[in-house]
Amino acid sequence: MIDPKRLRQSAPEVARNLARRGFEFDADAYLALEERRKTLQVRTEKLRGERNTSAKSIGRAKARGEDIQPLLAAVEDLGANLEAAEGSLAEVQAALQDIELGLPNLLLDDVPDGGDETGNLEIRRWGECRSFDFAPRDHVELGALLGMLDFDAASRLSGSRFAVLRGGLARLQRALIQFMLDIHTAEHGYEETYVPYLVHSESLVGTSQLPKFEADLFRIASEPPFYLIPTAEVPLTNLVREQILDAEDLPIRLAAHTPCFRSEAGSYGQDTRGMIRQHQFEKVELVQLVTAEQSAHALEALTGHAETVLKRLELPYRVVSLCAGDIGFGAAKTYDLEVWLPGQERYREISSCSVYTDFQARRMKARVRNAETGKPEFIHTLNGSGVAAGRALIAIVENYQQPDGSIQVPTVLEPYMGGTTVLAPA
RNA sequence: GGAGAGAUGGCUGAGUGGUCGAAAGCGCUCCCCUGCUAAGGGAGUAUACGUUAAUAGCGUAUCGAGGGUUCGAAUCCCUCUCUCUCCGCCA
Repeated sequence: MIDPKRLRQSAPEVARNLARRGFEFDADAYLALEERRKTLQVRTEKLRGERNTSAKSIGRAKARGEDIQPLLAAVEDLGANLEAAEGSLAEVQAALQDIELGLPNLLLDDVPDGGDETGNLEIRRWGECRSFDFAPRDHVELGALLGMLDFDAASRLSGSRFAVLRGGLARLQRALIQFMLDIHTAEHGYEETYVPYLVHSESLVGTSQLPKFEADLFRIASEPPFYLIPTAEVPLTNLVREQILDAEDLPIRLAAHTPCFRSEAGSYGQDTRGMIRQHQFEKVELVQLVTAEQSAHALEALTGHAETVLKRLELPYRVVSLCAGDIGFGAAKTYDLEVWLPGQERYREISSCSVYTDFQARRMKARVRNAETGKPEFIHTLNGSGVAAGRALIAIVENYQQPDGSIQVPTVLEPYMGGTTVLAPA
């Protein structure tokens, strides 16, 4: 949520910023509604004040044993007036909140211009893309050859956009997850965290998946409904919802491995081959909860933490800064890590690292007490994949393939593979 | 799933219709006193919103959440959530 004060005081400037995303903010309509809110609120609070004053004097009169009938008659229609005023105020407030929850975050100044992913700005590349002296296969072919990646079985169980991993490949995914968590906890200062995979709607409003993107989520038909988490960002970030933290508690760094569930509504026809885009996938997520002063640096650091994983795995990748038109709803700035996939001969997203400034904190009411002023201030939140395990698995399979279709296990994962150094067809 | 108890400020804990945003204690902050230490005295100590130049005043809201009764609700009624205890079941 954008600071309502800022919306009020500099609506045109906000509209210009959001226009960079291609989002149209009708500042005049908002300000008109806001003006109406102010009038109604002043009126309502004045009426409430009158009611409180007279209720007190009635109480006092009664205590003195006086006749309170005349006093009761004097406040006769106060109640009805107040009720009407409260009703109109609630309506306007709800309308304002709808608008506010639907506004994307303000972009940081250094977010590049652009309307879609072609506007994204490459920041750096790392690693050599391996040159093959044979025709490289993609992960679907390799998985089938190994007998360890079974989409037919998955579709019999659950339909499309699911995968069944077997044997060495299933273990390789587990190894990857362990490896990533070990790096982040032992070297990058994150606390390993286990969290619920089902959350209620308030949490999703907090991290800004709701109310706007309900179609992307799986909802459990309970009362009230649960949602399957689309990313561990949701439970990890919401850990501090409605909290006022001490300044010395920050920064908080949290890491978790969870499955992620996405309905992928509207992605028909995209990435239908293979396990690039699934309803269910495994991910190690990094979340940082920081002060406003720490947040710019924290984004660079967090991105670096995700990069470390790819470097250790010796997977070539590049870092791109998402442009205004491609950046997510709640993010103020995002770096995507894209890993090289020989099977597709292109870089594909494997991690997305974002700073949300106070956008999520405001929705969650997550604050920190300023050490000097003693006043609560909204924290800044960041998150990034560190990294997506399913896509990392694909990247390893495709980058480490041998002419005979076997897969060499990356050196750093060997300790997690129980002595297996090569995945070979049975 | 069944039965019962509970939810009040940073913490403990009073408060069953009327100057209650809330006693008291603890903690914390500032000041005073005290030749060290210990003790003592005084003042202050929630959050959000509105108004405002203002982190000054003033107003409004908040005693788990939502609704109701009433001139007036922490207090009465209804619904829900959560916590605890016991029973059952279970990985």
